[in-house]
Amino acid sequence: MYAGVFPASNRSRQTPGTTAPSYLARPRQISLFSPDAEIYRQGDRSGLVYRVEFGAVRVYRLHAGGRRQVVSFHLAGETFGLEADRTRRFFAEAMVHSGLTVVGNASAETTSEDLLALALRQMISAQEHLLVLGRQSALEKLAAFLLDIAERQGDLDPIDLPMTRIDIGDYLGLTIETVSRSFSKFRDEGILRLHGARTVELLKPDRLRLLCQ
Amino acid sequence: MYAGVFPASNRSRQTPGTTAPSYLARPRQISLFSPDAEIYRQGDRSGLVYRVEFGAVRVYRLHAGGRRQVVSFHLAGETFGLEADRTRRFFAEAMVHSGLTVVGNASAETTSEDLLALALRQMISAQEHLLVLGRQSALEKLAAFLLDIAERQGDLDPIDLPMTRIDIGDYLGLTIETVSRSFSKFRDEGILRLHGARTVELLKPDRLRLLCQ
DNA sequence: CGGTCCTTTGAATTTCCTCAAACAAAGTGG
DNA sequence: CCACTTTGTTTGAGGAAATTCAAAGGACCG
Repeated sequence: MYAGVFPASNRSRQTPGTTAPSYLARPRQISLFSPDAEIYRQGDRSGLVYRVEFGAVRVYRLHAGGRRQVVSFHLAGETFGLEADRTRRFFAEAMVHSGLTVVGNASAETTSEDLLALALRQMISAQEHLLVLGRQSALEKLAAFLLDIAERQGDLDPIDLPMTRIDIGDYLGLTIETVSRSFSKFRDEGILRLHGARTVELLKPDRLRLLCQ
Repeated sequence: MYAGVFPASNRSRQTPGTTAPSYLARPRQISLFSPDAEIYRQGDRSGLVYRVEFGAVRVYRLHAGGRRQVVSFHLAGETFGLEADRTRRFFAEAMVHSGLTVVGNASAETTSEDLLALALRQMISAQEHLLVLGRQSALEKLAAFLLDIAERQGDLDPIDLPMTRIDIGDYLGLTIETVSRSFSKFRDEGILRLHGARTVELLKPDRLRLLCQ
C-alpha cells in the first residue's frame, strides 16, 4: 500500500475559453492511493475537498456491532469530502488504485459559491441515496444502483464496478448473499450479462427503469 | 383548509446585541397552514427557504406505484426548502396546524454564507436519515427515529409526535403495521409509555441508544 | 501450485409485509 | 346529545422476502 504524490496531468487543468470555478484554475498535485488505502477517518480535523482523477472511493461510517454503512461512492471526475465543521464524520478509502487532487477546503481558500455548489451536490446525492434505501425490495435497490452507476460512468457499456459485493451490500442495506442473488435473478431474466463479478453489461436497462423509475 | 398571512411576532425578530444572519434582521410574515395543506410541490419553480415558527412539516417524494418516501420532518425552529436549481424536487406539507416564515431564497437576497450553512445542514440531515434507513431492523430504525425527535424537541418528556404512523412508516421504509408493532414491543419491554398514539414518554432512552448508537 | 479472498448457491430461520378484523378517537348531522 | 361516519391505530394469521449459516466454486497472487 502506498500514497504517493506527483504533479497533475494536463487533462485536469482548466480548458481555455471557459469560465471554470476558481479552484480549477490552480495547478494541483495528484495523490495516489492503492486499494483499501485510507484517505481520511472519522474524527480527523480536516476540511479538504478531493476530486477523483481516476479510480473510485467509498465513504462510510462504522456502527457498533461491526456493521458498516456506505454513504457514497465517488467515481472519476467527482468530488467529495466537504464537511460542515472541519471534522470528518465518515471514513474514506480508495476502492481501487486511485488518484486524487485537492480542489479546496472549507476555509477562505475557496469561494463561498464553490462550496455552496459542492454542498448542494452532496445534499442531492445523499437524498437520492436515501430514496434508494427506502425502497423495500432488493431488486429495486440494485436496479437503482446499477442505473446510477451506469449514468455516472457516461453510459459506457459494459459497466465496470470498482466495488465488491460487500461494498454494494453495505451501500444498499443488504447482505452480500442477497446482492449476489439479485444479480443472478437479473442475469437469469436476460436483463444483464456478467463478465466476471465486476463487469456488467446492461442488456435491457428499461427493465431496470421499470423497477425503480 | 386555509393558508393565511399575518405579521411575525416579536419572538422571531433579531435579539438586540447579537450578530444574527442577515435573513433574520428583516421583519417577516407568518403564513399559516392547516393539517395536510400543501406548502410546495415537486416541479414548482421556487427557491424560497422556510422556517417553521410553530407546527411541523413533512417533505416527501411520490414513487410510481403510489409509494411515498418521506425525506425529512421539520419541527419548530428548523428551516427547509433549499433547492439546488430553484426547482422543487419534493413535496412539502404541514402535518399539523403550522406557521411558516420565509427566511430567504436561493437568489441574491440571501448571502452565500447563509445558504452554505443551510445546505450543509440539509446535507447532514439527509446523511443521518440515510444511516437510519440502512439499518436492517425495524426496532433499530424506530429507536433512532425516537431519539432524534426527542433531541430536536429539546428532550422534553413526554414527546409529542406531530406525524401519523403512516408518516413514520414512509420515513423509515416500513409499513404502519410494523411501526405499530415496534411501538408495542417497546411498550411491553417498559422502554416507553404511550399516552394515546401521538404522545410518547421515553422511560429508558438508554435502551434505545443501545439499539442504534 | 497452493492459499486467500470474493462470489455464488442452497437450506433453514427470522423478519417483515399483506390481508383482515377489531378498536379508538374525532368530527358530522340529525 | 347521540348515532353514524371517517380516520387512525392495534393486533392476529399467513405468506413472501431477506438474513443467517453453510459449503462449494472462481479469480487472483505470491
